[in-house]
Amino acid sequence: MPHVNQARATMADVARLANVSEKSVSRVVNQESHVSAKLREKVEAAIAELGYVPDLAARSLAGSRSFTVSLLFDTRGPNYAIKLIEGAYEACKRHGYHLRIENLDSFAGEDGWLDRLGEILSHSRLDGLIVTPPFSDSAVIMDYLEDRQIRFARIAPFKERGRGSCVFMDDAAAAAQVADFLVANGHRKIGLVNGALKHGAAIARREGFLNRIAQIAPEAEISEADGDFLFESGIRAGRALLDTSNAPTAIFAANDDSAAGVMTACAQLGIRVPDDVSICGFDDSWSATAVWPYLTTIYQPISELAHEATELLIAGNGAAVMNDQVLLAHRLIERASVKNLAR
Amino acid sequence: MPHVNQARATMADVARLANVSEKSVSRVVNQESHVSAKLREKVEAAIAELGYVPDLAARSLAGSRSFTVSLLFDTRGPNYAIKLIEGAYEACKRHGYHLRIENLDSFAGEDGWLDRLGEILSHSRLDGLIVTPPFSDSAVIMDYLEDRQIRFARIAPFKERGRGSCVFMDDAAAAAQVADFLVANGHRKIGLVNGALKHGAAIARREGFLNRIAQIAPEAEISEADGDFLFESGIRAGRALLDTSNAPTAIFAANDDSAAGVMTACAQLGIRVPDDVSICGFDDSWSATAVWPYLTTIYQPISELAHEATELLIAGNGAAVMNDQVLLAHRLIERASVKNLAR
DNA sequence: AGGGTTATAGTCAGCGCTGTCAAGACAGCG
DNA sequence: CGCTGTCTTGACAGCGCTGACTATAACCCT
Repeated sequence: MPHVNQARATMADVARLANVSEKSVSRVVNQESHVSAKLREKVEAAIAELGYVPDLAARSLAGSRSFTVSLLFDTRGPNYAIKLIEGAYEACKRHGYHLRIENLDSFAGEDGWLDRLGEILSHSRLDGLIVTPPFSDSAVIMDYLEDRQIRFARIAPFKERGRGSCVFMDDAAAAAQVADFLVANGHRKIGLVNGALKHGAAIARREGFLNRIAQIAPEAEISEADGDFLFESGIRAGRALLDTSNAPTAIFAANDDSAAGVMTACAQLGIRVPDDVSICGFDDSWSATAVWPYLTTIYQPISELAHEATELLIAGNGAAVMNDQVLLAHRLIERASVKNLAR
Repeated sequence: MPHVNQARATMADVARLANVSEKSVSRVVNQESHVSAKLREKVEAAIAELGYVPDLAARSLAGSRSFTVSLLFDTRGPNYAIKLIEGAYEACKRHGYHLRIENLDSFAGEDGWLDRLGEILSHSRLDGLIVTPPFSDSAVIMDYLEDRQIRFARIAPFKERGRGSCVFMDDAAAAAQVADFLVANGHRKIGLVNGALKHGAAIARREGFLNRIAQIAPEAEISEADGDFLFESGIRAGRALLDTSNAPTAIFAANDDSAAGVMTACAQLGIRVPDDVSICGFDDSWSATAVWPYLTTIYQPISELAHEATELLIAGNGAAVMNDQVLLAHRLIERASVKNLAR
C-alpha cells in the first residue's frame, strides 16, 4: 500500500532548516501573534524552499480545527446544486479548506434527515456545515446542530433568520422588480404562475409581486395559476392562463423551468413570444437560455450565496455562536421574452 | 474553539470495555484476517455499545489510507457534473469513504490543470482520483498521476483505455441504435447534428451512426450540420437542415441540448415535431423533458459510471496499479419526438 | 515427541502537528 | 539595581490510530 503522495516535507524539516523549534514553525503557519519579524522571515524562507504544506490529517488530529466544511444539499435541482457547490468550493479553496459534500435526500423526511446527519457528523470532525434549501428551514435540523454545538450557515432561509448565520437574497423585492418591469413595459393584464406554495421562496415571490402590482397599478388584472416549479406544471399553467378569450399580455412564472413550460404551451397554442405574450422567469438557470426567445429573468446569486456562507463559516471559526445575516443582491436580466407594449 | 463534535468514544475506550488490546480492536475494525470469532464478537459488542466510529484524521495520519477519494470535474455541464457527484457520493457512502470535490476549470489549459492538480494533491493524501471528461483524455494528467503513483479511475475516456481504470459506455453502439430505430421507423432522409468534433464522444457518435446507416440502409440520404453540443448551435443546425426543399424526415442531434435547439428551429420555421420531422437526442439530460414533445434519446448511465469508478478505486485500494475496464450499458428512451412513417 | 509452521493476540513507537507550560529576553519603574 | 510584567521562543506530551515486531497458542509433519 504505497502512500499516494511522495515523501513530503514535514514541520520538523522546516524547523531544522530554519534552525528554530517546531512550535515556532507552527506559530508562523497559523499566523499566531507574538512572533518576531525575523523569525517569521526565516521560517517562511524555509517553507518556500521545501515547498512545505501542512498535513491536514495531523492538524486536525492534534488541534481543534479540521479545515473541512460540509455542504448539506439535495440534488433535485441540478443547476442550483452545482452552483452551490461551485461557490462553496471557491471559498474553501481560497482559505485552504476542504469541502465535503453531503447529498441528502430531501424526500426522506425530517427523521431521515436527522439519521443521515448523525452519521455524517459521527464520521468526522468538521468546522462547520452549510445548510441549503430545503434543509435550511428545518427547525429540527437547527435544533440538532445547536444541540451538538455545530456551527452552521444557512442559505436562503425564510424562517427564524436569527438562528445560525444566514445568507439570502430578497425574493419578494426581486419579484417586485419584475412587477415594475412588466408595468413599465405597458402590461396591465398579467398572469402569475406560482411555485410550490409550501416553499418560502414561492410565497415570497408571489407576495412581492402582488403587493407591488397593487401599489403601482391597482387597475391591473392579475390571473393566477398553480405550479410546482417544474416544466410540466408550466405547460398546464400556461394553457390555463392563455387558452381563454381574455388572455394576459404577460406572464410571470415563479422559476425558469416553469417559464419554459409556459413557452411550450404558447407554441402548442400558436401564440408567439413575445409578440403575443411576454414571459418572465426567475433564477437565471440553465433553461433560461435553452429556450427561444431567451428568457428575461431574475439572476439569483446562488454561487455567491454559497461562497458567502462558506466565508462566514471559515472566518467565524473559533466563535461559539454565529449570527450573521447577509443579504445578497439579485438582478433583472433583460433578454428577449418581454415586449414593450408602448412601442 | 470548541470541538464541533461531542467527546467521542476512542479505540482505547472500546478496548477497555471489551477487555482486549487496542490493536485487536483495530483488527476488527479493519476486517483483518487472523481474528477469532469470539474476539470479534466481544469487540463488536463494545463498539455497538459505545457507538464507536473510528476517527478519520487519526486513521489517515497513522496509516497509509485516507478514506478519501477526490472527484476531478468541471462545471460546464451542470447535469453531467451533478450526476457524477451523486454516483461517486453513493459509492463513497457505502464504504464509509469521503468524497472530496475538485472543481477544475476545463478552459484553463493543460498547464493550468497541472498547477491546480499539484495544489490539490499537496494539501492532503487521498486514496484515489476519479477523473472525468474532458480531463480523462488528457495524457499530461495521466503522466502526472502515474509519476506520483496516484491511483485513478477514468470516466468515459476515448484514448489509451489501457491506462488507469476506465469506466465508459459505448457511444458508437448507442448512436448505431438510434440509426436502427430511425430506419425501423421508416426514415430514409436523415439529418445529423454533430457535436464538437474535437471530443471523442462526438466522433464516436457520428461514426457509429453513419456506419450503421451505411450497413442497414445504404440508400438513405444523410445530411450533416456542424454543432458544438450547445442549444444555440442546435438552432442553427436545425435551420440549415430544415430550411430547404428536400428536408429530412428525422434529425439525430449529438446531445439533448442541441436537439432542443433543433426543436426551437422547428417552432420558428412552423415545422411540427414529430408530425413533420422526428428528432432524437443523446444523454437523457434535464432538457430531454424540458421540451415538448419529450425527447426520444439515449440514456447515458452517468451516475453509474461515477459509482463504478469509485467502487473500483475503493476496492482496488492496496493495488499498486489499476487496470480495469468496465463497459456500462446505455439504453434508448422512447418518448414522443419520433414518428413512425409506416403507420 | 520434537521441530517447524501458522493462527491469534499483544506491545510499543510514532505518524505530523498543536496545546500547555515554562524559560529566557528585555523593557519599564521605583 | 532588582523586581515585575510583557514579549518571544522552546520543550514536551499526546491527539487516535496503525505498522512492525514479539509472544503465545495451536496445529501439522516426520
